[in-house]
Order: sequence, then structure tokens, then C-alpha cells
Amino acid sequence: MPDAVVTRFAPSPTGFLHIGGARTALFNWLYARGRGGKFLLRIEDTDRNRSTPEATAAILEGMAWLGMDHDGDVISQFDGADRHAEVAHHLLAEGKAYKCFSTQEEIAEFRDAARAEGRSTLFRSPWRDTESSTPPDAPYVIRIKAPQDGETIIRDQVQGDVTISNSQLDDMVLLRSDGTPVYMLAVVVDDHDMGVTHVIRGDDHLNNAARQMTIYQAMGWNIPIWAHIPLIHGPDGKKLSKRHGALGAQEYQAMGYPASGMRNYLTRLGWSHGNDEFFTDEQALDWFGLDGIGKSPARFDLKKLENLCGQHIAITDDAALRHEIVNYLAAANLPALSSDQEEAIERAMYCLKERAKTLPELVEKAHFALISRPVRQDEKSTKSLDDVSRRILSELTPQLQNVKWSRDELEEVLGAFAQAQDTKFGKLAGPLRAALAGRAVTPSVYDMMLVLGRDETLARLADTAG
RNA sequence: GGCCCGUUCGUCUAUCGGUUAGGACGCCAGGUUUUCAACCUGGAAAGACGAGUUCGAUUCUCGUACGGGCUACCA
Repeated sequence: MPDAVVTRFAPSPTGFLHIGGARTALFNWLYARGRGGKFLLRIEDTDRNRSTPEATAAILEGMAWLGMDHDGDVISQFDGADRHAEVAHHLLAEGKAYKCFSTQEEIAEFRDAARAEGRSTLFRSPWRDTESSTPPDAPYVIRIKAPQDGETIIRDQVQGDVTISNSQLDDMVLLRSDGTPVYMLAVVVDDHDMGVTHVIRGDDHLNNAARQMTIYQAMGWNIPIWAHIPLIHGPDGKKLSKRHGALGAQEYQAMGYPASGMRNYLTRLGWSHGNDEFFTDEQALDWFGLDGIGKSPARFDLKKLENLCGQHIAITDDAALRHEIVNYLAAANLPALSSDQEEAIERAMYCLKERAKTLPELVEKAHFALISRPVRQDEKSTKSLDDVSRRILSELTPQLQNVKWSRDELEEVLGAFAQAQDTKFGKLAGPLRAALAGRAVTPSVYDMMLVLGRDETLARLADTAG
């Protein structure tokens, strides 16, 4: 029987949660949650100089926005320093690691020379096999004794079997000369101690996997199942960087993309389930697997994101959209809606959500329901309010006094009115839009009347008819 | 420099030796219409290149080109 799945997302807190990291987290989350497994979160903060609490907070917020909940506490890798050192010393005692007294200057010199001569820059410590000689009274690092013959095969679920010659493996540092553990050791120890069964991470770690395997083997630990996923590139095909603009998860939230659409897009980016493009979280959880992950890097495409977001907005229920809008406004640092406005936007939602791709578009289209009298006219709507139009509006208003306030009825009355004026409804629509919304671009006139209600509609018409 | 990975329409991708190489986004044209959208119909658009294996390669192998990654007492 297979063990329960345990995955983890292990970002370093050196900046916000970028889109590539978000997708890595998502893949781990989907894989674990789709199989009733656990999804753990570990902050790789062993580099004290580059780690900041602000970055950790930003990562947590980004994950919360995308709805990726983790099991247990957030683990700080730095907190496990003692345990990491303990493993290093255990390996030292076992003779599987050794003290290396070479200084950083010596090593740098060696590498420069090697590179200049076109030789391998792999550093071979002279201290690897000198246990008997008397150790100098000087600072040292602890290095692992990596195998030098044979080869290491990374059995990767995405990349296939990747064979690395052990002659390429260096005796990497486990413990720095100040006694602190290095990332390469810490990941292995933490992943083992946390019971991680599947390591799903960016393929920038593919080569590292071979080096990390030497630690697993030295400790006699089971090697997790590897899955190294390709990185995401920017629209220009280059590596994703801050130069591409807003790339933090938070910023996409502030731009008004709904989390459900973002999840869908990110999941589909580099992963496929036949030709399925648009799917719900339930389907993603059900379908997601390592075998559907592609091997080549994908570019981030806002158009596709928008399209998917539009489809998600269309199927989200009105009350949920109301809450998403409230959260979006806060994330974007925009003024909040009053409770009346919130109710109005929820009431109007039915005629807005099938035509908006993003949350701000939803708010924009809801303009008519958010404003209060007197309606202020923008430039374009002013043009449709000449004297003739105003006269027509004033003739129309009384006719709406006693009709049944339903779409069918309104269509009939307005249609008949247009005919009586010897014109078409299309001619009436402009002035009506102006009167009701103060704009030339609005939802359907009938929908606006229904959302606004009889009293408000008549009041706005009367205001404008003058 | 050494080692590793990748390469199907502009973009995301399907294909698990035999297909008119399919879908989606975007784009173009037409339709519908109450403005903007949405929606409907149609269209243009791809196997990096070169060898080899095979009756037959997008698919398997090798090479080249291009892109990416790793090569720290960073993560």
C-alpha cells in the first residue's frame, strides 16, 4: 500500500511570491489535496542576510489569496539549524564527511586557475582522506564525501531518468566554518524529517537533486519522488524577472484577477488534461497528476489569463462576487463600497458577470448602480441629450408610472413608445442610457431599469428630462 | 569552460510510428444586436535544422543551432 502523499512548498523569503513560485506551490497543493495527502509550507530562511519577515508575510498573503491552505505550522528552516548540524556531525563521526581546512581564498584561486586553463572547476579538497594527519588549529567546514565513481540516476517524474556521472559531483559543504548548516543539507534533512514523499520544485534544482541524493544515501534515508517542473518565462520568452512588470501574486490580485481564474490559468500553464482549458477547482483536484506536466518552459500570457478569469466570473455566484470585489478593492487600495453600494452591485451582478473579464471591469460596468442622483453626465452621454431627446424623455416618463416592472412589460411599453414617436428603440437607448447612467456605454437599458427599480428610474428620467 | 534540461500555429497545448497534425487564447472576416461586451459562423496560422533507424517519422537515435539551468562556506 502506498504511503500517504506529503508535498511541500519551500520558498526563500527574499521577495514576494512571484508567479513561478505560485505555480510551483499550486502543483504541490493540487497533488497533495487531490490525493488526500498533506501539503506543508517551509520557509527557507537559512540565509539570514537575505531573508526578511516582510517577504514571508507577502508569501503567506499570496498563498492565502490563491486559496492554498497548508497543513500544520509554517516551518522555519532556520529553526532546525541544530538538527541539521547534528546530521552533519553524525556523518562526520561515521566517516562519511570530513573536516576541510581549505580557505575560501585558496578555493577561489584554484577555480580561477582551473577555468583559465579550461579544466573542470570542481574542487577536490586535499583534506578528504587525511584523517590521520594532525588537524591544524584553524576554522574548517564539514564536507560530505561524495561518490567519485559510477553514476547517479535521478528518476524524475517529469524529466524522466537523468543520469549524472559521479565524477561531476563535488564534496559539497554541509556546515559552514561558523558551524551553520548550508541549504543543501537543510533541505534534505527537513524533507526527510517532515516525511515529504514527493518533491515538486522548479527544474533549476534538477542538478542539485543528484548532489542531495548523496546525503540521502549517506544517511540511509529513502529518496523522495522527484518532479522537477520547468520554469515559467515572461511574454518575451526570457526568464521571468521584475523587469516584466507586476509579477507578484499580490499585484495580480490588485489588478483584479479572480483567484479561481488565476488557479485555472496557472494549473493549465505547463500541465494538460487532454484539451481541457477551463475547469473548476474540483476538476483540477480530480485530474491533476505528475504525468500531465510538460517538459518545456511556458510563457505567461495575460490574454489567456483574462479569458479564463472571465469564464470564472460568469459562473461564480453573485454573493461570492460581491465579496471578491470587496477584497479586490482593499487589495488595490481603492475606496471601499458602502453597504448600499455593495447590495446594489450584488443585485446588478446578474447582468454584469457574463460580460466582465476582471473584477475592475465588473465595478466599471456596475457604475449605474453605484452612483446616486443627480446623475452626472460624461462627455459622450451629453451628446445624446439634445432638446429633442429631453422632450422625448419627459413624454416617456409618465407612461412608465403604472406599468408592471418586469422585463417583458418594459420591452413592450418602450417598443410601443418608440413606434408612436415614429422611431426605433435604438434611438431611445442613447438618451435613456444618459439619463440612467450618465454614460454612453452601459449594460442593457432594461436591465438597468430593473436593477434601479421604478422609483429610482423615474426620478433619474425626471431629473434629465428637466 | 564542464555537466544537465528543453524546442509542435504569435501564445498555452493534444498526439503515446500511419491523423487532411486536433483544441484553446489572440488575430482577421462575416452574422446577431440597444451602446460596449458577450455570443454564433468561417478563416489565416505549427512539428528549429541536418542525418540515421523504419515500409512509414512530429513521435525513436545521433549531431547542429537556439533557449534555459547548475557549476558558492546563496537558496
